[in-house]
Amino acid sequence: MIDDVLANPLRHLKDSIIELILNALRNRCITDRLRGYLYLIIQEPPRKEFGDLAIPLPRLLTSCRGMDLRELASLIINSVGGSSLISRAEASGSYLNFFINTRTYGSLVLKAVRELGDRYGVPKADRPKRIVVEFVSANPIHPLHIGSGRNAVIGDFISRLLIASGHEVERRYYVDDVGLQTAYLAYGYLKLGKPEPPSGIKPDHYYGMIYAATVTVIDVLKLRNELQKAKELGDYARIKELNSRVDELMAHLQRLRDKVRKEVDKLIDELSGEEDPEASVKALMKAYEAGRPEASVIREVAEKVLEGIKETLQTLGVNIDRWDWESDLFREGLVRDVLGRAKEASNYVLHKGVPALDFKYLLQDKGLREKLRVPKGLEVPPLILVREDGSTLYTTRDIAYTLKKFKEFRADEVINVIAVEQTLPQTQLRLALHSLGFRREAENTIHYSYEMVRMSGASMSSRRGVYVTVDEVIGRMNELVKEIMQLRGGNDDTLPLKVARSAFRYMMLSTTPSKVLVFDISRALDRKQLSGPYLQYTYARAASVLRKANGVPWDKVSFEYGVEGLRRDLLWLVGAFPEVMSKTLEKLEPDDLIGHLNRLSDTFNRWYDQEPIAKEPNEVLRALKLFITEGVRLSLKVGMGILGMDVLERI
RNA sequence: GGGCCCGUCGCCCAGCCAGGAUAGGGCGCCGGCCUUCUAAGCCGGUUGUCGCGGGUUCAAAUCCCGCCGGGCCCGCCA
Repeated sequence: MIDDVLANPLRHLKDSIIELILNALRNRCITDRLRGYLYLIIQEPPRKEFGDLAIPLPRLLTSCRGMDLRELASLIINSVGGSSLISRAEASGSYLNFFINTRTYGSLVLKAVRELGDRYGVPKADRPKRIVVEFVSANPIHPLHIGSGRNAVIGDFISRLLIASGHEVERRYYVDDVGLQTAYLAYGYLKLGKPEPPSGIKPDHYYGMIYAATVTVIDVLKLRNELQKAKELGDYARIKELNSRVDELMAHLQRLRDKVRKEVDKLIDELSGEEDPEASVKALMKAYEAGRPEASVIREVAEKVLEGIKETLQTLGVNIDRWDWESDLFREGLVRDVLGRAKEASNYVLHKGVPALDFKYLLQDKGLREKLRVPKGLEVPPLILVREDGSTLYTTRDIAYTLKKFKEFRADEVINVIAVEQTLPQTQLRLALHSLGFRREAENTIHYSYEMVRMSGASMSSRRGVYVTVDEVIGRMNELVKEIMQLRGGNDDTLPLKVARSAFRYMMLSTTPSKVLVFDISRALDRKQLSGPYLQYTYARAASVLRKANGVPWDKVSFEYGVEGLRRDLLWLVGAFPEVMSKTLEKLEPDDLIGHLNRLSDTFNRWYDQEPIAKEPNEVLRALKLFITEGVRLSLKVGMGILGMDVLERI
């Protein structure tokens, strides 16, 4: 067990200040609940001149009756001598500012960095849990687009963070092969005589176009039927509307035809001769769900698409531990079990004539709403379990899948990284689990929600084959990085991809997951906007300095000259790194970490430009500078590792 | 119509949950710095009625109410 003081210098510093304040106020104020509150409000001043940490005083007055600000301030200031970590405190406006004693605090950070090495800053979970993280789970009908890319990067970040902190994590990808979408693809695939992708085209890209073409051709045929009826009725307004919709679809089809001409032509030809292609697709879906062999073509083509997706994930550096096929849930009898159990549930109803679970009664229980994290004000309609034709719905299968995840991994917690638009079905999932008697599972199924990625300009549509793929973005970033590297005279072939994918990850993580990310390809490919490489560059620079200096002469490091200016800022930032990581683990959000690494890099680069490090003539000062550089290097290494960015010794 | 989220410099984004010190970065634009530890860097300059209107408070970008604008959800799709 790592000593807490060692593991987190800033936390220790905060604790000392809080202790000092509590001691100073003990006889004059109500200090019962002050500790937690102080921890909440203790903050870094906006500018370093004010001090290192500050407390807004007026907030304390409520606990100290009959005292004024000045009295309160002097009471605390007078007891500062009690801590060796604090050199002084001064009141300024409504704040009380604390200045660290760089000798004692510096030694604390030094010890931590030296002893922990590249474990520095890695938080330790209080109670290690077994956690399943389900993410990506893109349907096996097209390549990963940038929305799935965001999911992949976020899910991977969460997994890395949880694993590093000591949790047992299993990363799972849910292959959604049951349902209409894969049936459409398989139908088109069959009609085309099971074509293989031409050389040079990845299977996910190729079959993605086949999927879009199949759906679009069927939609056109449906519209043409309606058009025929409208013509018979002489409904001109309707005719006009339908014509414009057909034109729109034809434009999409034309675009697809530019890429896979023969396939599109053949699909139009084949499907026009069919009486009711949509019915055939549905029949195929039902046959697949029933496990009939003639429908195995669905799995066959889904496997091919998945190969392409796996390649993309590998490029991204995202690892998946288990691939769960939705169709296996049927084979294993899990869906049947869920349906059987549902029939016994007290909230089982027939809704519009089909089996459903009704949550009206459950939702009246405020405590339960909170426990199951039902969003405030959200109305939850009954969850329909089975279609009229007997086939199941997505959320029904998800109940079975969730139970499988808990059971197989003996999980304490299941985190589903799923876009915000699925808030309702994810809520229904938890309510359904609860209704079926799986209370522990319901309470520990977490929907990690993130906002969608939108393209600037057009909107994405996989049904029409309109999307920006992860492959395309990373590929073009890779080209851009190669160009830049050539200009700089680099010659390492493996580097550009590592830089490009890190840039992609950084881009996807630098907007808070809960905010819509508007993706602009030209902006993404602007070399000035590539901010991920900045961190990699700074790391390589620090590493290079340390290489030239043959590492840190630890025993010579001393704070006897004091630490001021940028060196002091850097010492502070290095000391704060574990606290940032600990907050990141608590919130499971990347923004604080990214912000901290940026600040650290900015400060380091400025410092690097101002004074020599390895070339510093004074031996003692040189040792101090190298130690600071090592602290920066380690923080960047650990932080970037959690973000899933490649840590490069040279760039 | 109901619910949730978002609106901060020309553009992208942080700060809001736990109200407090002249509202921070990045991009852009203008001007500088490579014989010296990696110039994907650094320095200087430029840019803001924090969507609008009320309210609470000693103090509001931050909390509350209303409005306006944008997104998402409200399916026998996923």
